[in-house]
Amino acid sequence: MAAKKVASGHRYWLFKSEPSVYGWDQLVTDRRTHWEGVRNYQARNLLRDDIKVGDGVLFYHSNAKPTAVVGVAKVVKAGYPDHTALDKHSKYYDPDDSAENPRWYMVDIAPVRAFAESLDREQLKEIAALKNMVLLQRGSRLSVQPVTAAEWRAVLRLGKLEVSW
DNA sequence: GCCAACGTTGGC
DNA sequence: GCCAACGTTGGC
Repeated sequence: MAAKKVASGHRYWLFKSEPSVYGWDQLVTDRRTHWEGVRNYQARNLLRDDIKVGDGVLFYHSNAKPTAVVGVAKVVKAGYPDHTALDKHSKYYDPDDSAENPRWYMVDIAPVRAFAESLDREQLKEIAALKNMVLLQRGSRLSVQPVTAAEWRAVLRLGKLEVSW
């Protein structure tokens, strides 16, 4: 018998952002944002094909002190072409992109809840359930990455956050 | 600031 | 198609 596909369950992701570029506070202020500027094919494929409305997002501050998961967001719009790739004045401009055949994609996310205390990378590394988390693997640089349901639960539990999904 | 890891580019 | 050079990411 073929394995059943998960029919309707939402999936979970982790988005990295440098707080000096776009931090959690900015997301809260904006109430919603386009996740533009991803220029990596693996991440692009996730944005284009796999990330759906209602999915959960762990918001992670990279290149920060400390590096940490700071809040939970949700996907409010699934993948669509990243128009900044066509904008000559954008730092994300890609001269090889075209409207007819978009190369880069983005989704929209909105904040749900901040953690009362941010969950530092050091702290996450101590959690057995997070041992295989993509974020914590050596050399892992993917800025949009999958999070398993078990990891999601472990992170929310660590942050003492109850979010009905 | 250093540097390991990884992705991309381009010569051949 | 190989692979060296280069650029970027991001933890430390």
